Amino acid sequence: MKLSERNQKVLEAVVSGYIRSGEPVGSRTVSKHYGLNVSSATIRNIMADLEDMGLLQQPHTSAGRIPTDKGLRLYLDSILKIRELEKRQQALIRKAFASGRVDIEELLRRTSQVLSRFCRQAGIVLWPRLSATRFKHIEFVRLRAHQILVILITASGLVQHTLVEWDEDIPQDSLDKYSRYLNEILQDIPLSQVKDRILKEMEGEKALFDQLFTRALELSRRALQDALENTDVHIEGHKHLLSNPEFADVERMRRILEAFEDKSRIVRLLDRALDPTRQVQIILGTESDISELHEMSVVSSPYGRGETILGVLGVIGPTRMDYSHIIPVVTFTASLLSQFLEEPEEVSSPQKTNPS
Amino acid sequence: MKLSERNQKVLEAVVSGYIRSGEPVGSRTVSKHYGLNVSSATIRNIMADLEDMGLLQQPHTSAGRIPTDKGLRLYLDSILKIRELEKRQQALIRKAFASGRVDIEELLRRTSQVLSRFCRQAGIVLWPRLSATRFKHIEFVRLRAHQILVILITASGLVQHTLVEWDEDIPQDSLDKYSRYLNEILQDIPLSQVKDRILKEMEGEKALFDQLFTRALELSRRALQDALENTDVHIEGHKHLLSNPEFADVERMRRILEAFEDKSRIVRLLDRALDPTRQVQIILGTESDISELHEMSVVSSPYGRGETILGVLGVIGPTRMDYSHIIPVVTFTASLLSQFLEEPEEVSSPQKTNPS
DNA sequence: CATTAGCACTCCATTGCAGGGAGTGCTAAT
DNA sequence: ATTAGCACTCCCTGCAATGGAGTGCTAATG
Repeated sequence: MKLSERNQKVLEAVVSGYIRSGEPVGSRTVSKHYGLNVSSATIRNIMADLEDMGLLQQPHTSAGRIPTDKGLRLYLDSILKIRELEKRQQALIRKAFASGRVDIEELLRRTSQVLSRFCRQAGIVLWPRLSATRFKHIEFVRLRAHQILVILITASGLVQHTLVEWDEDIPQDSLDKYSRYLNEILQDIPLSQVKDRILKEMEGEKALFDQLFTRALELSRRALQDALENTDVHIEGHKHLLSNPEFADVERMRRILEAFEDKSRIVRLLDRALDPTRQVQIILGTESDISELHEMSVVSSPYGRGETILGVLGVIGPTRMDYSHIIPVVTFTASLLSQFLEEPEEVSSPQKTNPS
Repeated sequence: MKLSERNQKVLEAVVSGYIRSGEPVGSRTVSKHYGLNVSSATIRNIMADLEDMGLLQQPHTSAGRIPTDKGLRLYLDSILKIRELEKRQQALIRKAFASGRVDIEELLRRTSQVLSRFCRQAGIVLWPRLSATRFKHIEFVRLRAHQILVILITASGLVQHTLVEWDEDIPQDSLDKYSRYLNEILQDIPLSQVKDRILKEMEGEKALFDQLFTRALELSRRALQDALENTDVHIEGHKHLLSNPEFADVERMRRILEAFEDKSRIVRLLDRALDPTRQVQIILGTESDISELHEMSVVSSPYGRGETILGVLGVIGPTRMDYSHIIPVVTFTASLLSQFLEEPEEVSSPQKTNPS
């Protein structure tokens, strides 16, 4: 779709007017406030054209125009110029992160807070895919007969635990032996490869070692499977959604909250943004396959360590969002988080030893 | 406050009518549908009396009456007869819990789901106070120089972790030694006493052992402090709140969500229910000191293992709730959860070893 | 030939008003 | 003490009128 310069300007005017006010934008407003030196009649003609192209729509005859999703898409893809986030904002966000020691989970929670606060929408953080991080430590704790708590720690400091039921009652010292063994052979292996490694080990050891160790391997295999499967996602700042006029209707809001509850669908939606070639990914209402979210849109960006993408973060809000503000916030936050994950020393402010 | 039999009946009628419909209840309705064989005029007189006593109120002249918080309180305390939850409901709740293996955290999450689903309000679960559980296992993992991840596991299977900054760089094998040492001396000690125990140990060991071990103690002390301080609370099922007509006004809902964000205040509110002498505690709107929650009320009940109370669970919703249904659900859920914590074998259904 | 002024028209939101309904308080009768 | 009856109050609903915002079309213009 190719638009003349002027048509682009009109589209831009309608989009930004609509984003600002939430109301349909009329021809008069466009001609007066957006510096196109043409009369409202001309604008009307152009608008009619844009409507024919499916970029604008009228809620009813004799109302102004609002952009369709298609129009918004065009606007985002080829009209909107994304600038860097202002230094002032950058500083504020940095400040929101700086304080106290933080482990990675706290860091991620804080990230979703930052997103929701600075975008005034709901913030979303998809937790690091475990498969992308490296093995650090595993520990087995015998909670009671037949119940073993397996704790897995990744190099990034994520702690994941699973309860495993086991037919036999394994005493704690055997478990300790297992974990020592596993910590040795698995050290720093990417979690995605751990499974293979374990399988290979199982082959080899069968003959050599005591059967105990194959138990260790089986235990960890089970726990790992569990850990790799569930991806966690945090959504924060629902309250901001409420202050959007589009949610004056409670029923709509209820449906959205309901959609949020099904994390797995949200995860699948965000997975799209794992594409490393794009820095920012925007999914507009009808482009998502979650029908409850048809009036919402998601701005997201991957974060990671160096080359590897760990997860995705972003913002969800009504289609009518201030993208020109939100996109820079999201990308900046993503890069900041990535940076923290790279050199965590910067995150955790020096904490004095302070025994009381 | 002492009411005549008949006045009680009228109060009851107004309360239950209001709870059912959400609308002011008129004298006619009361005289017709609640089996008092008196005319509406008599009811009007009684209602006027009850209003003088501050138990009822009129939204405006020529409207019916609704109960005040004081009236509701009286109703709850001396009129409402709490029955046991019907067997059918009990079975449904049991069923909602039964499935798959569960560690304690999953169990608690599921509890809040159950509460919200069966009460059609927001479910709240205050996580077990660590001080009430026993030490099971501690583990130190050197994430990188100067950063040690301390993982604490309680006997109930709760996993708590904290990042500790340390001046020196302690190698992992020393850390392993520490944890073995601590796991030995602290085994099964109630967490509330661990701190004292550590301090005592520090005294004694100073002379005997290598200085390394005092480091171990200091490390664990710090981590423990952190762990004991933060009490977690889960709120689930916000969506149910939205379907109450009192939240047609979005602004109100927004304020409530905002209040939910400040977990510490919620925790303080629920702490009131830790009173072991009462099985169920109800805090009506104006009785809480959180002004945003003045139109909400909380029905809560402590749960625990045997005699010791671990935490609190309950439901939060508009003052106008169906207490006669919700109270049994809350108490039943509390007793069920307590029972699971007692004999966890019942929770975790037998899981077949199923290596694939 | 693109642009624009002008005009009739449409649709929506707001306002004011009337009528009906639900409920009350009071009074007088039982 | 209870109740029937009545006048009164207040709210909610529907309806019509009004004004405003915006459009599409047509004819005039440079």
